[in-house]
Amino acid sequence: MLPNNSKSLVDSVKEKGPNLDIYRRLFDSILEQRLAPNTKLNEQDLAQVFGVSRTLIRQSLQRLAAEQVVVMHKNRGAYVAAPDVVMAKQILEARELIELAVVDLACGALNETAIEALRMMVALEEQAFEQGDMGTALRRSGEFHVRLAQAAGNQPYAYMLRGLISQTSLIIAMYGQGSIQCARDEHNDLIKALIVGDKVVCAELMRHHLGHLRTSCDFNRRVNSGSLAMVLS
Amino acid sequence: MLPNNSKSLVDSVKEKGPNLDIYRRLFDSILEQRLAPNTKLNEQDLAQVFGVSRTLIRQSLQRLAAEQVVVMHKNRGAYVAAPDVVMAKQILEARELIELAVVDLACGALNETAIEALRMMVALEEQAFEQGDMGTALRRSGEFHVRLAQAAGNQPYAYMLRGLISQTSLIIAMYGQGSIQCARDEHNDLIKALIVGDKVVCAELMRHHLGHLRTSCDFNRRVNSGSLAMVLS
DNA sequence: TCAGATAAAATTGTATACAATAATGTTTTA
DNA sequence: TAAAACATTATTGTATACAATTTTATCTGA
Repeated sequence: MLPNNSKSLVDSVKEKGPNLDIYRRLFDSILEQRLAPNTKLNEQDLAQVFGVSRTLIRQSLQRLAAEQVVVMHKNRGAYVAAPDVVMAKQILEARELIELAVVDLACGALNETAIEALRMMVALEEQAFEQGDMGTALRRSGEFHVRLAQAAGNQPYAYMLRGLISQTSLIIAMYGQGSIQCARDEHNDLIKALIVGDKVVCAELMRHHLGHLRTSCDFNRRVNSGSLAMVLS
Repeated sequence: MLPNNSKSLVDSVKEKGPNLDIYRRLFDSILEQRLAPNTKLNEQDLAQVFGVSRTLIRQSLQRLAAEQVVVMHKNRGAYVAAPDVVMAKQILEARELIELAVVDLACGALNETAIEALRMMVALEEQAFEQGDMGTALRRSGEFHVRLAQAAGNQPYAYMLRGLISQTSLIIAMYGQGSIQCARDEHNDLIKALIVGDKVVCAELMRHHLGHLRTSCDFNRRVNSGSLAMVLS
């Protein structure tokens, strides 16, 4: 009834290693776009996939719902969230606010360990990209930003940004237009600028980086958060 | 073993009307400081208080945990969160960032309906204050800020701010020093300034308002998020 | 008496059973 | 045939039962 495109719900989720916890695997599946917006998340099916009872599935779904990565309709189940255009723009606006505050904190203030961790993150991102695993690359791209926020040393920033980045993945899934990952060198540029420590440059780089995200979206694309259009496309 | 000060867990929660949903009643109980930081939230007790099974209690606790209003320790249960000093300062910093962005959006952009709703909120807050119900007054004070963010028209701001304000209630409970509610006229001043529409003034008022909050806290007070000190005091 | 070990109780974690609701399919009727 | 009414199935919501773990109490031996 509601879209499930290309891959089955089962395939989309089970492909990963077995022992990560359920919430994380669902979360990653969505961030890697193996579960598209509006996909229905059937509790029984998931329970079978993960080999646990519905109890644990429901816990994960409810947590994801609290994070607005899925939406739950009373008596009708859970669906991968599908932010509409208005919401999408607000999310990107909020993300810019937080990310600029983050670079302001981090600029010239990162220790060697943090820098190395960030570089590692970029390397992992590029590795996934080169292997053609765009889903993982996208997720790691987001993780880079969260790690940066953590390194900046303000937990609420990191926490809020994590949520906004999840939403961004959904936005890209819905409105994205190809050329998104191309801007991934910008992460390395950003690291360099953060080391140098010029706040104006850092802010400008971040703004530019997020600008790429915006321009790679076509918000005119009808995406019908409602329901059935996805099956047609 | 962990603190439960003055009121019993039962009393702290059941005093309210019967049919609000469980999550909201727990949430409000914490925000109104009827449940102090570090208070253990026993599932069975709560189930009995609310007249439901542990299933629903757990759902609420897990949602509160996702919002960081309570913390859950594996196999050891749920406790009202108790942000330490470092976290407290980060939360106030984050809150300032969001709130300034909110007033920037709202400044000169509120319609008549929104303004009236905000005035109503302030009235309710003052009413609770005059009735000596400081808990409710505090909660409504927070609600004013959330409503303002909603009126400003950016949902993520409102959502994030709601979380930060919950945390603020906990911070006040732990580090607050009396004179907090005294600054409540500032809400009315802020409304006036928002109508006039001078962004510099609005920002300054907000900064000042949040500054009051900071100065009304004594972060040297040892509060030992760990555990047992509260029983001694 | 006190530390450690052991047993009992209480509490949380997970699975299952059942109830309530929604979705689907079939029959009836105009 | 089409639409309404009904029955059937599937799915979610809640309570209960049981397992795992922790906490508390009791016992033991130096």
